[in-house]
Amino acid sequence: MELAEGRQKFIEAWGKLGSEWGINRTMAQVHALLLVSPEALTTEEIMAQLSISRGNANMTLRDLIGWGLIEKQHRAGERKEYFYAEKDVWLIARQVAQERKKRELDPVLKVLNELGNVKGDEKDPKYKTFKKSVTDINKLAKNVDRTLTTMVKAEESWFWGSIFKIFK
Amino acid sequence: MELAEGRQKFIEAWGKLGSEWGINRTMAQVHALLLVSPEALTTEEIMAQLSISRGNANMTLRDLIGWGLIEKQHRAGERKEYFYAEKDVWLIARQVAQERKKRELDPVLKVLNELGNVKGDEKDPKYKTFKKSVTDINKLAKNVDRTLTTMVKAEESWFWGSIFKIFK
DNA sequence: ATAAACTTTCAAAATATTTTGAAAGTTTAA
DNA sequence: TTAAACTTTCAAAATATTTTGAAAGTTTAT
Repeated sequence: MELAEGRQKFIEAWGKLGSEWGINRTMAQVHALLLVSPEALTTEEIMAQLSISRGNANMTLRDLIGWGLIEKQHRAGERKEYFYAEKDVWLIARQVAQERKKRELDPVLKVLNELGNVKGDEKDPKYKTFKKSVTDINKLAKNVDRTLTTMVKAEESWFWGSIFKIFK
Repeated sequence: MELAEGRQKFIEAWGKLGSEWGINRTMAQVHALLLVSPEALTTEEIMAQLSISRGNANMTLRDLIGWGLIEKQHRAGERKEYFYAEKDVWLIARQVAQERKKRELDPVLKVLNELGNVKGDEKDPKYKTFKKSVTDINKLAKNVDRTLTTMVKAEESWFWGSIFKIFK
């Protein structure tokens, strides 16, 4: 397979995976494009390569910066802004884990904790089932939370090394 | 907080989390409703409790069965079908992990492996950057894959126990 | 101060996803 | 049979999300 075709396939696959996991397809594609670009790109280049509008490119790039996945670069003597993606995949994974934890898991944990205070009759099957499901999900979510927190702080080789030492 | 309010909050929170993670909001809500229901429910009851149409309920319930999260139950002398949710949260988590791995991660791993065969000039920065990103993502994805495979086979207490023994 | 170069905004349009509900299909009891 | 009870289907409608692009805004050089 040729490089150009490979790049295209990569961008498509990344976009598809993103959309299946609740991340805007275009955002994932712009990120993929920057990941395979050795040099920083301008908005114009990104628009052209992915056939997207200026507005879409601008918003998407802003979001990616908000996720901590890309950065703006300036070049001496030039007005244009260039965008460059962090290439360290473990750093990217940790960044995504951290952001999603903050935006999505933490709010749910908050609700689950509140739901621990729901009062009711211990004899009532409805109450018992509610309690059990909420408590069990809360425990699971806390374990996931704790693991993500560890991951976000960890070195890649240490993290996987530790995991596979046990999961051999 | 009262039970009725708690149930409502739980269903909403679960629906929101689902939609953020690429799972249809209604599907997550129906699942949440069944999770807090001690008894199996009929389509009619689910339609009423969540104010959704018959068609929507039917499709959603079919999907949930496809995910292995609920089952149909029949009662002697009754024509109606009842739906009951598995309540073991660890089993649910493993089931979801297994399905999403199969539907989403495995296809991407296949593409990433194919992209390992892309030919090019080792001196070309474009080629080098492409190779590095694809290779690194592939390694990460394989580690995730391996961890999920272990998780899907594991007992809950063993799994978390092992993780936290190291991540203390 | 002006204007060219560039970026941002956001209402409207396009697209994608979800939901509806009536009709068609199926099963069971009599 | 037949008809009541129940389930499934799917085209159309509703809703939600994404994208567009022209206008407004900003920055810089002169």
